[in-house]
Parts: sequence; structure tokens; C-alpha cells
Amino acid sequence: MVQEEIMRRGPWTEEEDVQLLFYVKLFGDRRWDFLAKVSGLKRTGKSCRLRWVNYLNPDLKHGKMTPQEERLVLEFHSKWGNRWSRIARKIPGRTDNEIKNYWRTHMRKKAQEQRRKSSISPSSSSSSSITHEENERNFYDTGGIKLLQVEGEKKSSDQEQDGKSMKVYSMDEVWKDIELLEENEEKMNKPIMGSISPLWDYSLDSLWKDFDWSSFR
DNA sequence: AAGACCTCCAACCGCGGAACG
DNA sequence: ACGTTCCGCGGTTGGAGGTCT
Repeated sequence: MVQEEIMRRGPWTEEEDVQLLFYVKLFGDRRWDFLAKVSGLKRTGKSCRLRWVNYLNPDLKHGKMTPQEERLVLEFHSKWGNRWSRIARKIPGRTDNEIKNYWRTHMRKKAQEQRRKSSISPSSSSSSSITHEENERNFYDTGGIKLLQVEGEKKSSDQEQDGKSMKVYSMDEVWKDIELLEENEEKMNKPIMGSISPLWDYSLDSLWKDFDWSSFR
């Protein structure tokens, strides 16, 4: 009750990210309420899980969908509809959230294009009793694959253009660090957090200092 | 130049189901 | 069997940044 009031919400800071990463490495990506508690983060377990699943997990890819991935999304969505987590499981490195967002933004665009086309064409508009709104809804709530498969192909060029303007996140160093550390771990068979990195050093310092062991039973 | 509009995506919310005592 | 807690899912929102007028 009282604790809920002091819970942090909104965007995560780098410090929080590092802290969460550390504790996930330590305890695994389960028991999120427990993790939230022991980490000292003023976040709910739910929020921690979300941050890990959608952003911090080193298995994730970041950046634009490749044309192959786009095709997979379209294919699986036509099979399963809005079962995002299920689709995500079939596309390594992508999260349900990412796919969902991708679908909503890109498919909505497609639906709008489609709408425009159909309103221009007199034959199509008069032959159906379905409204434009219904059209759009049906389009991206279920399938929509048939007309998308062709267009999905040609989209790749602007996607790649967009990719160039991808932001350099401040977390980049952390990612690189994680990659390197995991490579090292595999090679040397030694725990990740034991490795030396200025980034981890910096955060661990405050981490251990701030951590209240007495509240952890 | 600046305000309006659009796009993208991180994060939240509510709910249902599984696990556990 | 039942209540509680936790987890995961799908839907939605809000804000940052980009583009258009």
C-alpha cells in the first residue's frame, strides 16, 4: 500500500537498467517481484519484467525489421492473428511488443492506402456494404496477408533507408559490454559479473552501497 | 521559423490463467 | 476446493522526434 506510492514509473534510467541487468544475471529472469525487491529498484516486478523482456535481454535484436522478418510477421499473423507472443517466439530476437507495434504502424498505413484506393475505384466501393472503418479493422485485426504479401516486398528499400538514421542509444556501450562479456564467459567459462568493465564497476559501486540487505529475508 | 500533424515505440494497464499454500 | 500471488498476454497510451504546411 504505502510502498505502491513510492514506486517509480515511466522511462528507465541507465542506472536502473544496469542494476536490473545485474540482478537478472544473479537470480535469473523469474520471480520478478522478488527481483524488484532485492534489486532495490523502486519498480514493480511487472515493470522490471517488461524492461527485461522488451529491452535489456541480450538475446534481443535492436533496430529495423529485416525484409525476411517482415515476411515472417505477415505469414504468422495470417495464421494466428493477434497472438503476438506466439509470433514472437517464431522470430528470434524480436519481442511481442515490437511485433505488435510494427504491425499496428505498418499495417495501419497499408490499410489507409487500401482505403484510399478503394474510395477512388468506383466499382469496389459500390459493390460492398462494408464500411471503410470495418475494412480497416478487419484488415489488421485478422489476416490482411493476401494484399500485403506483394507490398511487403517493395517496402524493404525505404526500411533500409530509415535504418541509416537509427539512433545511437546511450545504452550501446552496455550492449557491447554484454556481448563481449558473454563471449568471454563462453570461452573462459566464468561468470559475467565477475568480469572487469568500467560500466559495471561504476554501477556496482552504487548498487552495493544502496542495497539494504536488512529488508531482504 | 514555427506550429500542426504524424510516426514510432517504450511503458503501462487490465485481465486471465497457472502455481502454490 | 479455495484464496492469493505471480506471470504473461494483448490492448492502449503518451511522449519524443521527424515531417509537413
